[in-house]
Amino acid sequence: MNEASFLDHYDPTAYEKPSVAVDLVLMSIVNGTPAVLLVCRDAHPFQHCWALPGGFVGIGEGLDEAAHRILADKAHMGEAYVEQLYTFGAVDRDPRMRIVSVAYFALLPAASFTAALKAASDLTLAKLFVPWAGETGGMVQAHSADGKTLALAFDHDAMLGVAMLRLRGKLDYSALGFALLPELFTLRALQDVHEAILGVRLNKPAFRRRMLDRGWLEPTGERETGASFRPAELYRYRNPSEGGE
Amino acid sequence: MNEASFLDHYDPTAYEKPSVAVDLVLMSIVNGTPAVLLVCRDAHPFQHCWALPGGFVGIGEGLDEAAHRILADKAHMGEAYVEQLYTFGAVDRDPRMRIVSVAYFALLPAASFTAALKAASDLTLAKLFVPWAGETGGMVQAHSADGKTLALAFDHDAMLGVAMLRLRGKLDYSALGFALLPELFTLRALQDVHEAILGVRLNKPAFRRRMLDRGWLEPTGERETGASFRPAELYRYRNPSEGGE
DNA sequence: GCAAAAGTGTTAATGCTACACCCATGT
DNA sequence: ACATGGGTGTAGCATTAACACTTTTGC
Repeated sequence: MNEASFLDHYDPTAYEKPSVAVDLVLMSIVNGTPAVLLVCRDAHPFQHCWALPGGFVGIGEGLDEAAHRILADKAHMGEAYVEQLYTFGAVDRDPRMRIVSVAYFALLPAASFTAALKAASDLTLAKLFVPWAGETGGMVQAHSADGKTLALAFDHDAMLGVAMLRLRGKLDYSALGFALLPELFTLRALQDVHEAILGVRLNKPAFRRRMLDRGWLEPTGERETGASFRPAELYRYRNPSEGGE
Repeated sequence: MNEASFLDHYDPTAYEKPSVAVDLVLMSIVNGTPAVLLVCRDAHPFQHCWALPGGFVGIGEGLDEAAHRILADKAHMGEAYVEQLYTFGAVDRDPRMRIVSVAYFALLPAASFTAALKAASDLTLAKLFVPWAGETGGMVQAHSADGKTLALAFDHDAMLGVAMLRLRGKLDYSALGFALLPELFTLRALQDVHEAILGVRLNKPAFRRRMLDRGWLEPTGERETGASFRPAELYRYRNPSEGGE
């Protein structure tokens, strides 16, 4: 049997298949606190509950492609750092039917959220409360603006936990932190981001030197304005592998 | 519309779905070299090519469950450390049809492979050649016993690359290395495993102390036998969180 | 000039590397 | 006795944490 005749005989409908979905954990640091974008579900199940933006993967669409489509359509966001997180496939994770969901997380500067929140009324920006400090992660709680704990649909709280764990784990050996800041930023802002994610205070001189020695920061010569004290220098992230001077 | 009536109206067959599969990267360290279990495909596509053991996920079966089933049925293995790796979902990764594959990797002591290789004739144990040394991973080559490079089916070489990257990354802050050794082992054997994975020689006293200071090793008092030199003490891995004395 | 935060220097502690040495076993 | 690898002690090096200090701006 050659390959062509094999393909003729292959029957993709022989077995019942799960549906494949993508869910996005869109994170940022807002006022020194980790935050996530949630959408209010208007349909069953979990109607009127908060959930991560997500959707089904089309038959002619790659997983990363689907993640970017949902980022644009459901979350009204443009470019962002996007990375696959983990795939959730418990049989009972959706009461309707069998759905395997590939969780992605995306990191954005806080300013990117304000436009999206104005564009769609069913979105909210929930603050994250992370009770655990070290590497081994537990659950993460999403809080609304008035401090109430939000109940999330499906297993989306587990997705938040995995996202937070990944973020903490990769923060200090990857360029992940820069995705949460605007193009130009001060070293203090970068330190604030790290402190918000790790949940600990860091030593200022040590942090400065660690970051500068890494060679990822390019001083712009420009200064921050508007403060009533000495203005900090603005830096830009530069990928160390490309663009060597 | 209440939830019950919603479920009545929901039509899971409205859209064409991808198939969902699980592929396993079964790794071990054999004679100081990373090795992976491959199966010879007897069907199109990639007939007579080597591939990772894998299979479709049943409609009533969780992803982890499917991984363990394939571990038992296709690889003839029992208990093992199993961890989800990454999900591959490019549209053209399988010429037959759209298949989203969740890659898992499992770590086993070398002795577990000999029984499996005897039980099934379509299995082989390929040595891995890892050309890159640092954190940023490239491709990994699977070599047969006579040193020839094996061409792998689908995107399975990419799966091998991700597995090797994960293994290297987690080796020295997790208990992952112990899954590659039998229950009782010497510190030298543990060091050999680390050196094989990292691809570098390690300093003996430093390695000993790092491992012992971590508190994961329990000395058994027993000694290795059969060597013509001073017999090494046998240790056992003990999970630090549970089972405190 | 004063307050506040940016930015820099110096010291202390920590962890790791490297080397040297002793120990136990089979031949 | 000797060769071989297991096991331990000590000194040197590098990295990092901690503290004190100087600099620059607005009021």
